[in-house]
Amino acid sequence: MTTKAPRRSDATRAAILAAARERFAVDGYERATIRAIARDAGIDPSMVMRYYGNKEKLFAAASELELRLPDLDELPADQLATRLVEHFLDVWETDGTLSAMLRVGVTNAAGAERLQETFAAQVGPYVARLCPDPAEAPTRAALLASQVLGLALCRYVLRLAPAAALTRDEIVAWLAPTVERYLTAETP
Amino acid sequence: MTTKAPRRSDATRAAILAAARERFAVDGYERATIRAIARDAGIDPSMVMRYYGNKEKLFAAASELELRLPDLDELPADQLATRLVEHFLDVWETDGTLSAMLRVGVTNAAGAERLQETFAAQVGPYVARLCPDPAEAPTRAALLASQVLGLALCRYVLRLAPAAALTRDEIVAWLAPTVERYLTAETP
DNA sequence: CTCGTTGGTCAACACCTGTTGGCAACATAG
DNA sequence: CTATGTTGCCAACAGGTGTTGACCAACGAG
Repeated sequence: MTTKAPRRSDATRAAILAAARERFAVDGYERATIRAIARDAGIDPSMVMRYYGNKEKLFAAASELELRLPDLDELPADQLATRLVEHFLDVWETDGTLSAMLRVGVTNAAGAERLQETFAAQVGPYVARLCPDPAEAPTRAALLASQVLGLALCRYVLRLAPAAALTRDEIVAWLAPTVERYLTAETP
Repeated sequence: MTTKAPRRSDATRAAILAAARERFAVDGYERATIRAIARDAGIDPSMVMRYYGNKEKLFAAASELELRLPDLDELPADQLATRLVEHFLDVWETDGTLSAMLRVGVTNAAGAERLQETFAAQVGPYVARLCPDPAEAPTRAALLASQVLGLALCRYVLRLAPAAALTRDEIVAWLAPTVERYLTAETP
């Protein structure tokens, strides 16, 4: 049995986690106070400590992220870049976790490490499978990340007006060729 | 006369500003405490308040940035993208101000606004001068920013290993075509 | 020399932070 | 029923924060 008996406090635990994700995403690590998270979850701050130990562990729990990148085998190569860009847009707009990780990663060493882990575990191997020379995979993955995270930074975090004004179709049309080149083009 | 008589305290003012830039760049807004900045500058925290009023104004003073983009007229069009990427790398590596603005912009509304101003005042008009249809300038500037800030984010702020491992030449070779396309290519 | 101005320190303020331990209400097992 | 573990709140701690005002030393003009 992997599933333990459900506890009465599971709802509270989940509420804390949801509130934490939201607060971390909006405020970043330092300004997301345990008191505010507890207030959002409708419970006492001390409960947060009891269930998650301390603030760092709470963040670790709140920043578990499944990117769920699209399956490589069911996708013609010429649509891959387009699908990838669309997928990242979906992840950013659906789940606040990535936003939280980025905000925290910028001001907090543990957050940056967390982002690095997620990236290395999920994007790295993915890129390695589809770029010509596996030895170049880290370089190509870094380029991909720089473009995708950069757009998200401008659009969702900094909310630079012209970046926020772009339509979804514009983004896909402009970024897909870049992503395709970073992943598969010959080294310049 | 635009230059006032030099005051004895000018050195202190400058020391505070330098220490503030460094601290904001390394720690972000919240964790860069006035006490730490004063300690770095070798003076009492209350001096910071006397000279800059409060923490927000200190940040405003510390985040004045001159991008000094390369002159358009003295540059063949086919080298422009390369020069631009090189120039941004120089700015990032020479001056901590951009790093500070990015770190603060991510967790602080005033910081984001500041970054937006700098961007609109210096990058916007620049892009408008060299892209085919001026009406598209904001879009193209946003794309440029997303790629350049994205790389800087991964390399200098998050320090993702593969992004930090890229050589200067690799970055220029990979990014210049992207930048050129964003600035001048036909709308996809 | 005297006196107002400037550059600087010290100690304190009110507030907010993460974190802890004690105590009451409840649920459930025996 | 009692006994025990779970869920929750309350009040407090120790430490750090931005900010303020009183006070002192050096300077420069008259």
